[in-house]
Amino acid sequence: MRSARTLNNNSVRVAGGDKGEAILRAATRVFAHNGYFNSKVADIAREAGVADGTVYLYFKSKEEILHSIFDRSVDDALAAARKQIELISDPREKLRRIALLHLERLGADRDLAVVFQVELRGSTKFMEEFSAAGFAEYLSLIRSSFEEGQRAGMFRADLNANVVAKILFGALDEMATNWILSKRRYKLAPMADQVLDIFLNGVNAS
Amino acid sequence: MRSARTLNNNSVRVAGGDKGEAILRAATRVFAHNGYFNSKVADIAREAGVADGTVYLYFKSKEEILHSIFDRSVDDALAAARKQIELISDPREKLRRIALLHLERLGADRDLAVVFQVELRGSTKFMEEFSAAGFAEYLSLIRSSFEEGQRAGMFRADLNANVVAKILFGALDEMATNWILSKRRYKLAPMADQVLDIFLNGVNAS
Amino acid sequence: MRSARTLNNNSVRVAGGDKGEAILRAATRVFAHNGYFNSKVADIAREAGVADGTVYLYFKSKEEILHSIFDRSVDDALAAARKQIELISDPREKLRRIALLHLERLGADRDLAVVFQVELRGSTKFMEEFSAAGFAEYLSLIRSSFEEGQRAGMFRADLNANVVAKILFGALDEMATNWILSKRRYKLAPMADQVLDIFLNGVNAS
Amino acid sequence: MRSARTLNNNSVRVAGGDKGEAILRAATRVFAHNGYFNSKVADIAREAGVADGTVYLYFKSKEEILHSIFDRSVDDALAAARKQIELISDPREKLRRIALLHLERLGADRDLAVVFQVELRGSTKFMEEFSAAGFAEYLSLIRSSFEEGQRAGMFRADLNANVVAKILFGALDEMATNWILSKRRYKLAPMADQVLDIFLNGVNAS
DNA sequence: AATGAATGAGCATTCATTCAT
DNA sequence: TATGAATGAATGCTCATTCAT
Repeated sequence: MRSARTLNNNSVRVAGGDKGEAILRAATRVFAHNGYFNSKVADIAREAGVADGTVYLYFKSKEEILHSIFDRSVDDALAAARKQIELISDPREKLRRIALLHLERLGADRDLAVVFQVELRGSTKFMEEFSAAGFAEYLSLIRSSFEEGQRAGMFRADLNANVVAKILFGALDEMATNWILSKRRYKLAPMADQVLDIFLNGVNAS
Repeated sequence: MRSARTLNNNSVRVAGGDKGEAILRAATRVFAHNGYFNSKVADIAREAGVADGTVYLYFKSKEEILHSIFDRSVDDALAAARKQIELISDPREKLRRIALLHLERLGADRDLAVVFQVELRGSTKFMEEFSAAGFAEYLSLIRSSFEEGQRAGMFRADLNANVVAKILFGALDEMATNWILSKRRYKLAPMADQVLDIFLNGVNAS
Repeated sequence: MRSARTLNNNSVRVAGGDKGEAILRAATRVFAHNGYFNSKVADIAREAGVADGTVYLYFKSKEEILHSIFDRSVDDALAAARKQIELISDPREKLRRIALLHLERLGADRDLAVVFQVELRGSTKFMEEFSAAGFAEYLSLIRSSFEEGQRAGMFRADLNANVVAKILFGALDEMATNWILSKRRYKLAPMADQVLDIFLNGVNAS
Repeated sequence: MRSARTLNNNSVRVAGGDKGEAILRAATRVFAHNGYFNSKVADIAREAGVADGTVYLYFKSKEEILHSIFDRSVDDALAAARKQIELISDPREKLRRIALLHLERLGADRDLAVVFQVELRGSTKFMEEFSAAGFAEYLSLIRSSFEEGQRAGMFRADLNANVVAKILFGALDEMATNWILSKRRYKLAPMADQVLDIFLNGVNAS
């Protein structure tokens, strides 16, 4: 966890990671409000309270900032999810915790959620890396939990765990995207239960 | 059908619709290969075999081209879906047809699928309109079919039809995105059955 | 000559070469006054009376403009020199004409001369290409004329024609550079005679 | 000699002159390899083994470094040349020594030669100062020696000593530039004899 | 309708220089 | 003296859009 966080911060030169951290937060805000392509590096710098050039002491390019936001968040989310489920033995409960955490995290930081649900999707190039990196691990976390349940006889053995994982992820992802785009303000996290309800019912063995 | 062709005409200004059509097809190809932001209007013009300026006789801007691709496809898809289900009475079967058609259409035109699953997601602005326009109608089609099933007592009455529709859409959407990004070449349409299997099982009344 | 000029103009798209020509002239003026590195493309555009972007319709980069100035001038100079000496049989007179033409051309266009004597010398990279391209041909013209004289017994046979050519070129080049840098205004072309006087006396056979 | 070392000290502020000296040497290397405009102060600092800021404790600006390289070298060269010829009385021999020393010094340090023959030529501004400062003195040294010869009746009295000096310098300068740019590796100093041979023959009184 | 030459606003990035430590 | 993190001014180039033909 903490180590995951630290390892990931290879762009941040200072111990405290103060400036780099501030730039990342500023960028998340700016990207969320203007979109990645309409955001100027100068906007990020101003928002972070540093000079334009300073941004480049911490990140190699505007694109690297976007990647760093993703990397850091996925790493954090993975670490948090792993920590949550390591003490749980019931696969159903594991999936429930993963789903809940997923929506809780996005629901807690709307700007980050916008970047995740919208800005990060806009390039095949990134989507491919995205798919190859942390996302694969995340899907894998869901799949393993499901497979445990299959081995325990609680989930239907005839289902392809890979596909099942994508279905759950896709449903949660859609909840998040809809929440972002909705004019109405509602809590995102509670949606996890509705998704899980149908999902678990659908994959139940009996 | 006719209605589809008619809906379609609001992007294409010319009687023959030939050039406008060609530009749209060219743009789909170009966007799919280079991404929206990296595609130049000049690229589209060359691919369509017309001069740069000609593009602007058919579309107001580069962005309008993207929107037109979306509009036309959603209109087509909606029309096709409506036609398919109007003769079916079983709600379960309706949902199955919708899902199958969804993946069949995307699976039949990879370039269009890339534009839909990736390029169209990259801007909050577009996503909002997207959500407001055809997409809402599409979700509504799913929701109505589900509600019919609820009224008929075949689907659980305790479920929020709106959320259920999003879950199904999200799952299908994820199948499509994964298919796009996957290195392996497989058929997309058959995934519909696996999704439906779990979904229907999950929402079944009994 | 004219053909040399035409062949060389591969950057200029229009038949008349009007705009491209104007940009080249403007660039020569601007480079001569501010130096290559301190000249902005915008300055050149303004001086040429075109928009910034137009410059890039005719030249790939700022650097290509500098190269084009060089290429065009060397081609012109070579063609002119060849034409002048083709009807002359006396090697001494050939060398005299080459030298005179050399200083006449530079003396006739101070801006061009500044670009040639100063701006073009500032990069090893360019100097290497410079040396490899037109310049080599120019030196070769001098050398051949000298060798003719050697064969005719009028120039010392013990001299290395290559070195001799460089000596003459170097002396003329220095005249040009000094003329550029001098505060006093004097005619450059007449210097050719003083150089030739010593040079021919130095290489004379008798 | 002492005078050389003293002249040198106006660039180097420190007593030991160690760091300033190291920076100058590093800069010569860096400029020679990347060109003045492509060389970063940070490159020089790294090459010299000091921090970026330290460079500014010894030199006011990047440009001053270039100037200092020039100043130091010209001062050294002038001192060396003066010392060599002060004991010689024959004007022909004086010129021969000056020419030989000129090419020996450049031939002994290729990096310095590159800076002298290429990098220092790239700006009118510098060329003007260059012309005004040490270079004028250097030319003057040649001219005086030639005038001595004229007074002694060994050199043609009809020649303009100023022009003659430039011719000799120009010829030597061209030898040096060609040597820099040549792919073939040969000794530069021996070229002095070939130049002198023609030159002296050309200016001889008889 | 069609062309494509011309436009010019827009922006990521670099790097010489400073200054607090 | 020495450091090196921080600064911010400066600019070549791209490309969506226009418009005279």
